[in-house]
Amino acid sequence: MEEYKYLAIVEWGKNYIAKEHLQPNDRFLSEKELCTIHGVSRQTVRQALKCLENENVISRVRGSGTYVKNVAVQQSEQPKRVGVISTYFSDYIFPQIVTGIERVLNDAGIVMQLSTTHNQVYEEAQALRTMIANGVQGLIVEPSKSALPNPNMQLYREIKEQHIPLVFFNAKYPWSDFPYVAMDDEAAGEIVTNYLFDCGHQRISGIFALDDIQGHKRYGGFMKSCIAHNIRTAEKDVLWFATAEKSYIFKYARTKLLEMLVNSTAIVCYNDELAVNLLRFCRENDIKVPDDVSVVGIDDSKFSTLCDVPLTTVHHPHKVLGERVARKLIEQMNAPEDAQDDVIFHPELIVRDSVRSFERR
Amino acid sequence: MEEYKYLAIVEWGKNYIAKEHLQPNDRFLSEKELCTIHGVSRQTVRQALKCLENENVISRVRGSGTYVKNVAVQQSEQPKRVGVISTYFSDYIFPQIVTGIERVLNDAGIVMQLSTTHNQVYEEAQALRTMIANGVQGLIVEPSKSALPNPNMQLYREIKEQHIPLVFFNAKYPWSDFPYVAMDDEAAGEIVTNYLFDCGHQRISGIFALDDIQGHKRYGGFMKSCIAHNIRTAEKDVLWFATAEKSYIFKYARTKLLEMLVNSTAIVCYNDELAVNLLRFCRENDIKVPDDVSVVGIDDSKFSTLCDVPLTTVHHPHKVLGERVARKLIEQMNAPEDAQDDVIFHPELIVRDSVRSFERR
DNA sequence: TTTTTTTGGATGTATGTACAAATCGAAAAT
DNA sequence: ATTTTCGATTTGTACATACATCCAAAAAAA
Repeated sequence: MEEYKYLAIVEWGKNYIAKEHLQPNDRFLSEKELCTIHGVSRQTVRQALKCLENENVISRVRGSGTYVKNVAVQQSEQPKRVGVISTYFSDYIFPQIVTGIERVLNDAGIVMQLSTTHNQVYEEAQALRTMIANGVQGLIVEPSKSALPNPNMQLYREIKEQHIPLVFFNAKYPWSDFPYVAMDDEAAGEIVTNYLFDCGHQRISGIFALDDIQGHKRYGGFMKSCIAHNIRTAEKDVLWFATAEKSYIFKYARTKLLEMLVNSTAIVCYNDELAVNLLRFCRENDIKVPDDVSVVGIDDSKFSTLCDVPLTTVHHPHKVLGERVARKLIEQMNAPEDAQDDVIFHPELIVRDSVRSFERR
Repeated sequence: MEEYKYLAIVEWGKNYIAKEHLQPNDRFLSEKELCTIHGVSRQTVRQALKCLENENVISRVRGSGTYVKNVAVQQSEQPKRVGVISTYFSDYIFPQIVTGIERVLNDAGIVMQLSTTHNQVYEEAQALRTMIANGVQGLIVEPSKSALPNPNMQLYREIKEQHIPLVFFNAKYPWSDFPYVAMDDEAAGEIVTNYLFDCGHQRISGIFALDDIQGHKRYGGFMKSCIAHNIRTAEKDVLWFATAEKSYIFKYARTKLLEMLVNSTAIVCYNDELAVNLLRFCRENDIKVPDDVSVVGIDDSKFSTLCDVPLTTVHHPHKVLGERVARKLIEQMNAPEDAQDDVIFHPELIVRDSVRSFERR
């Protein structure tokens, strides 16, 4: 079959190891033996052995002999790697989401490569490039600044061309056609606002993130509820902030905030993190929650139960979402052109103590 | 310099390509030319060329000649990967530690592969094996059940043999000789206990984890302080628990706990997580902290400020520790036989409201 | 019994020769 | 002008020999 003698010996050697059930570190035939078996010169045998060594089938030890290498190493390839890129992962609800992802990937024998963007598109580009160069078999990405124009479109195109499966979570870029897994953010905004109306509130303000789609959608739900209740919410009743400045708005938008707190009976917050900070702001300014003003958050983070006034909020599936994202990716890796549909979790209201009810329903 | 002729030619060839500024696909010298240049046989030249081919420096074409390969491919390799294996990463102080690690690795252009063991040695084995098979260039590991016999010794030996740099954090296995980065746990235990004595407490109990070295060391510091203050702490004043059962001890050790709370004026807790749970247990049993009993924790986790009674505890360097671990590993990757020393952070007492002072000092 | 030395056998390096197979350009034939 | 043929050159395969270096077990010495 083989044209060349040394290649014939290579094949013969592989079969020999299999046939004789040689275990790792078992001794292989010596060069001399192979010479007499095949009736060739030692040089030819050596060339064959060199090949087998390059293929990691055997290892040769000067003065000792030739030995069989670990066959397991040979057949069981490298475990798959998947890149996970999120904005943060140490705070808020992110640890739980990432834990969910890690659990599913781990069970599937997949290694997770983690990177964070701190919601910066430049870091997102960096992370994506590194992951691609690293040869990941799949990507799970939480978009950064999903509501603003994104300079990384070209990178995502490349990913598409290279047929690397990708799933977004929490948000997706409007121009991309990768599937995503998220909570129904519009519904979340609507549910909390509806609840406030149900409790008898009439003057309701909102604070939303301006640079991500979640902020826009939650605002959308808020407005939808307002319109449904015939409340014409003026521009001044909504405060927009950039997520990078989430901690500073209490300084530089102080007057507007205080005005809102006086003119409103309830505030819808973009998320629990903001809501908790707002609670502190209220305390510092002698505004009582929920007596003077009611506050609602979204996401049901851990802090929502630990703060002074347990927060009425909307449950975010956290870990379950993480698990679903990871499963979604695995589905895609197995059946690339299948399972392109999005997964949307329907939110659920969690009532705690931060909303005053006007006893009217 | 080189002992063997063919190796000398390999080196000479690399220099030649550099010196002559040969571009990719430029023609290299023929075998015959090399023979006359170096005054060796053709076989020897061929052996050298074989090496250069294996190193991806040249490519040979039968009947045509030998050509220079893309040098760019050669130098800009895949980004490095480092495996991070911790017990948990979504709770407690772990997110901050991992964030520190991630930040430093990221700045160094290194990709982080994360895996958690849930403090199970089997999962640790699994993670280590996967990481090794994956060809990581370094490992950062938080030992699981560091105080109990560990079945993964063989794996760590393999890592040593393969010269994969490894740094432990928080704890290290006593039988291993990898460096580690941690807080001085004994000092931490001593500092809180000393503080209790300073506040006038005499009957002090402790609750410690039995399966990790941190638990043993913190217990050691606790005992050291007791002995220094001439308090003979009986066995019944110490409650040991397995970390896997950290949530259940309030059920199955209920009577012993209540007894301890009655007989003592202060309790030293293994860490803040336990302390916070103890606070809840006290509240449920109408025991007032710090009026009836004082509680101290260790680690200065986020929960220590958020719970009902802000916790007196010891500061753990969290993020700084994470950063230091990562830098330590990078040092090791650059200078393998250097930087084998441990890094120990000295702890610092954080006084809050969970300790009653008997106004005696 | 323990330690040291010897020795046989294994792989590694180096050289020589011969022929095979592929490439490529120049000369020859169409 | 195009195609074919041929030959020089180059790398690939194969065999033969000699010595080097290392390992490990057997033999000898302490």
